[in-house]
Amino acid sequence: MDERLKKPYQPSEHEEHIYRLWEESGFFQPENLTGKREKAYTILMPPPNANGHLHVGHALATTLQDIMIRYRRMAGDKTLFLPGADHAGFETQVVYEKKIEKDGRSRFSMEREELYQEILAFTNENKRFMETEVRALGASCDWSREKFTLDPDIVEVVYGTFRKLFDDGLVYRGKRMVNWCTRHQTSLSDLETAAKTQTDTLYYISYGPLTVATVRPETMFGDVAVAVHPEDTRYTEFIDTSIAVTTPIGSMYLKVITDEAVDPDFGTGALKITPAHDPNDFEMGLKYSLPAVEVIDQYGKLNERCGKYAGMKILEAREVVAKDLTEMGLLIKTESYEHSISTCYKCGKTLEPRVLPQWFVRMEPLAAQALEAVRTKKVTILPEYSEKVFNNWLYGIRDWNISRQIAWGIPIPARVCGACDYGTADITQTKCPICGATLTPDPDTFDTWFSSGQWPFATLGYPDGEDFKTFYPTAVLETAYDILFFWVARMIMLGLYRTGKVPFRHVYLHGLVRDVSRQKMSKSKGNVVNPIELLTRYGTDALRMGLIIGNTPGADSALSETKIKGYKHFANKIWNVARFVLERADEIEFTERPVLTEGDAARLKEFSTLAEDVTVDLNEFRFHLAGEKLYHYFWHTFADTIIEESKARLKEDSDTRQSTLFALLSILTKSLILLHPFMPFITETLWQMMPGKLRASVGYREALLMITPWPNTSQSPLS
RNA sequence: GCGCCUUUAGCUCAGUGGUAGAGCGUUCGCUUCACACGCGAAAGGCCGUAGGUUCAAUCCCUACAAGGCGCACCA
Repeated sequence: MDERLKKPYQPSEHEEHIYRLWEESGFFQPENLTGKREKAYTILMPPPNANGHLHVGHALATTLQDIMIRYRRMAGDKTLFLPGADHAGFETQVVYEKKIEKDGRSRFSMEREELYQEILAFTNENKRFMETEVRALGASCDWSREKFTLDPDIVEVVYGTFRKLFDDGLVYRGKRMVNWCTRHQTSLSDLETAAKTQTDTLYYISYGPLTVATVRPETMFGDVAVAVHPEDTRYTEFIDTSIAVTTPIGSMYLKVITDEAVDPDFGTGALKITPAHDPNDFEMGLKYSLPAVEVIDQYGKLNERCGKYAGMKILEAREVVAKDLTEMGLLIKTESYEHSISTCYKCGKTLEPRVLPQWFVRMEPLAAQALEAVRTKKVTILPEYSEKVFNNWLYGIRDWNISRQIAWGIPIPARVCGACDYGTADITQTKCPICGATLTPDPDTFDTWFSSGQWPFATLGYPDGEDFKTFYPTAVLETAYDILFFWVARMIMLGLYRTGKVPFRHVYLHGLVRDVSRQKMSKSKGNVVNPIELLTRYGTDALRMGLIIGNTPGADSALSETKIKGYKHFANKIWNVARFVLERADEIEFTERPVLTEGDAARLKEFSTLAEDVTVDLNEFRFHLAGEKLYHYFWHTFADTIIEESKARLKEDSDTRQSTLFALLSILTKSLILLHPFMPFITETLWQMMPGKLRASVGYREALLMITPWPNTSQSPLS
């Protein structure tokens, strides 16, 4: 018996060596797998953002993905687990900006190319950490196929999709209202906003003969009309007339228009229209051909149109304007008003609606296909209720702004006209067909989700790559529920659009791992737990078990170190059971199955039932149950009952002894097999410590547990 | 405003149409020849509230309550 078995299991003494053994075996690569392997089974690792270290959520995700892959590899599929890393555009740029701010630097004083190169170096460094950490988690992924979202072949596919969308009329350049972050100096998609409820002052201001109510008096210099409800009899006499409005910087004439959208019961029923700085007003501006007069600049300051207020920040200007209006006797009254505003999801600053020429994806036709795919079960989503959430979001979705004014990202392959807002994806065009001006390259970059939304087919070498033909569509997309819209929905839409097929058949959404007190982990709270510390302390297998047992799809979990510790004890239990059996190995006389006692036959049968059960659970994504059943069986049936009872039988006659030993060895061996997807390190370590002859005597000749066949059950894996 | 989820042992969470489980914790006893990262035993739950369906509900249905989340361009 291996001397190392005599002391408690020390994960750190084995894990690195075992991972190297797997990696060097070449079996992470599907083409090296032995046997027929007709069915491809692919999981793409959601590429971690290469802007920091892995967090516990990655550990949970990687574990779930690796369990599926290891199970399918053992069950005979041609498995590909493809790793990657994400440049994570805006996210990474924000992280990097914060980092250099600490050194007293700012990205706004840097050349764009300089910034790009610095972030690239930063990202490459983080990517290396991340790769080491993914290995430490035991992920059996094919590193030879690793992809980075900025790899030239990925970018080429993304460009192709953009061009196709443009040619199909599904991408258009529009001068429309977008969410602008005055801090980050870029527009954001609707998803990248966070609604915040706050209480502001509602100002009632004299507008000539009328009174309007607004929370933004500082935008009055951009007003182009006043709108009332068409049936509001209070204002009949003013409809379609011009009214003279006095402002602190002079008079202006505004047309009084009517629109059904005006609520007569809100405020005074008269609404000032500022198309350049309010989404509703912008729509109305389009409807009635009103000009959009910009009075606030990209930094959130009032511009030269605002006379003495020019240069003031919005909030400052609001106060001063209100004060001046009061002095002029134009401020009728104020009210306290609770409403919801859009803020930047990263910095929390109030977003300024701005009218900018940007690229938009026309969502409706894409969404319709995605909805259909889910409705017809071409894609299933777990937890089931998230299909409702998915449908809810896609139904009535608005067009997607994919232009970002940041350096760190994939440049948009388009040429744009500075004079008239024309733009084209035909980069050979040099002259604006509208106004004749010279076209210039679009300085913007893509929303990072536009490119990662193409990850499944881009990584596999669409359209002609062998991998694309073999491994697409992928089997399961496993990720956190909080990126269902950002990523999953976009992948389904763009996958269907570009390839005509769904990118994956099943979506498994795990919940967020929160800290012990159920708080969301975040760097600012300082409660982020490093999974590497945990696996160093308890072993990777214990961490994996601690994360997945009791963890159901979609449900958040509180990180429990005591639970992980419990599974470290379990690992030691496995270790000692193996020791018990292997200590008795020299008493073994059989080289194949001896005649079994009735009891031992029953014990093996009981094990088969467990194997069936666990297989069904794995097929149906019930990893939390499969793991718990294995734990329970191994400890409370195998160790507590079978081994305890075997002690007496091992003192009986030779036939009984051989039968008992066979049952023990057989159950141990098969348990290692079933446990392997969950606890790959200790099971493979023991497999390697077990003499090959012993394994062979219970029917297993494979040198590596990783590719040992899964026990035959009546349950065949779902496709 | 619309929608979704959760409510089970002290804590964190599983689970099933026939009156419940795990990890940790608690109590008692054990250095028993695989394991003290252990063994044996025990305490602890009207399975959120009120109705309904059913022979039978913690599990299905309907309200309600509490907590959480997502979506939402009414100034």
